[in-house]
Amino acid sequence: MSFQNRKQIILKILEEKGEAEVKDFAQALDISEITIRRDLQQMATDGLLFRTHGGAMKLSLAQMPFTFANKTAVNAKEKDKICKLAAQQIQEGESILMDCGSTVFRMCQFIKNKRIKVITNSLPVVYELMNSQVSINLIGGEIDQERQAVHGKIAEEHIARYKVDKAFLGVDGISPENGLSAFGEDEASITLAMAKASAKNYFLCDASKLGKDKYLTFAPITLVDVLVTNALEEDVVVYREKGISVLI
Amino acid sequence: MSFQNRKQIILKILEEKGEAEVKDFAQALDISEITIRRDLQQMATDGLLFRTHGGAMKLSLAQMPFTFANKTAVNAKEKDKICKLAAQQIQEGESILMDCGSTVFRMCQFIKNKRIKVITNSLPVVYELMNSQVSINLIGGEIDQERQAVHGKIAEEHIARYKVDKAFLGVDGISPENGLSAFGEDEASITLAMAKASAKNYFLCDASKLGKDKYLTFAPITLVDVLVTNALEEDVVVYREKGISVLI
DNA sequence: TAATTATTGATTATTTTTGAACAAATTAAT
DNA sequence: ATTAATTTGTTCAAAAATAATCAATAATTA
Repeated sequence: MSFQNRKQIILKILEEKGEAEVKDFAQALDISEITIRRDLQQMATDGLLFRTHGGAMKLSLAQMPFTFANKTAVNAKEKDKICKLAAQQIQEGESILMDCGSTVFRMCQFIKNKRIKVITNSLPVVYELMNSQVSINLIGGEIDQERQAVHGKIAEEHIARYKVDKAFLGVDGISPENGLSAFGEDEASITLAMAKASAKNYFLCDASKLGKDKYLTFAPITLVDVLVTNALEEDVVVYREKGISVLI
Repeated sequence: MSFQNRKQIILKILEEKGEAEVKDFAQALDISEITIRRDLQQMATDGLLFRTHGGAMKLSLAQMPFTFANKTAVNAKEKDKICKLAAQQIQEGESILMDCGSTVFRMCQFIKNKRIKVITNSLPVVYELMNSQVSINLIGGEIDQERQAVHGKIAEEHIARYKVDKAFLGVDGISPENGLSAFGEDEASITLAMAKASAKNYFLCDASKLGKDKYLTFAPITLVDVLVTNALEEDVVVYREKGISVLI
């Protein structure tokens, strides 16, 4: 078995387990540990994995060209719950839009094995869904290096050409009175464009964003079809009263 | 059995199994291993498969997520020379197009600190130029997971909306008689679209591609404004005679 | 038909890969 | 903090694979 071949399997193991020990690799590949170490070393210098004492980790979420790491660290578990819930709403064969928020990004792990079409402006999403079952359509336009996403007028026009079943979006603030708000104009207009191109709009908001208004309010609360959150039941009744279905 | 014949069968075996050893090929074709090695070597330089120690792999399996930045790249040093030369042609403030070839990708390291605008359909290029001086415009459309690039009709339309100073392109084959050729239709049409959107077209071709015709010839040699290569002076006179300026 | 060229196969030399043994470094435990 | 255990780095030898060289065969051409 060649090195390239082992490389495949090593990456596959890491993809599944997240991390593994030298022993595990050696056993799975039926090869000596010293060889595994050499493989891991080279793959680490090639930037394919993160070498640990006694084994290796995959470095997709942790430290890659894309580092949502800092953001994702906060409330990671809570966000994952929201994302799992959201992902369950997606049927095989559907087309969905995903925006460039850190919460929405965490949906990737739950949709990898679905046969769906994802349209997105988020580079981390693209990276995460690469080599998965998902067929990806990337929105074109100017790249915002800070947000690691595509934005701008061209991007919005691109979005307008499509019509999808569901859009999964994040916002910086949401309140029953003033609707949706964001920190930047670009984010707001992309979110609006995506919402227009979708039959049903899902907004993923952890409890910290509920009832808050941020820098720029850009859309009425009626834009929301479904609110997916981890808030308490008592905090979402106001949204239910406005005709929004809420998933907790 | 002729080489052409064996080539077909080798590719078929790889298509089915993904990878195989020299022994397997030798057995399947009932021919000596040394001959198989020679076949594989030539096919590898033609870019039809990936050579491993002891056998060969399908190209798509060999290229892993966003790491054809790799050092394993064939002729990396020679390609770097070509790229350095090409990068020197770019002035501050210009807009350029870059396609998704592995040679063009290697230009990234030489343009990181220029204040220019890059339009590209290559994800590795985007990642490489992320967090650099360069302002990036990503072409939108369907993602080709194998080539790690955007392609398709939407992508071509996106390209058509722009007009840039220079385009840096790669092809799989180039000959004075038949012009430019590629392995796939998608690659060819993207290359054409880029060439149309650019005032001046630079083609980056290492010596192994000169004088070769591949699967699909898609454009006359007149599409080339500048040929950047590492070939010998005597091998490029024919191109100079056709009015193409050649950089060596 | 003879001469030339290209292709194939065999042999040998070189390189690459692998595994083992031991020293050095790192982690864990007392 | 010091010792024990584990992991890693280094060196070396064996095995496998490849490259290089040369002879033999097949194909082509004059």
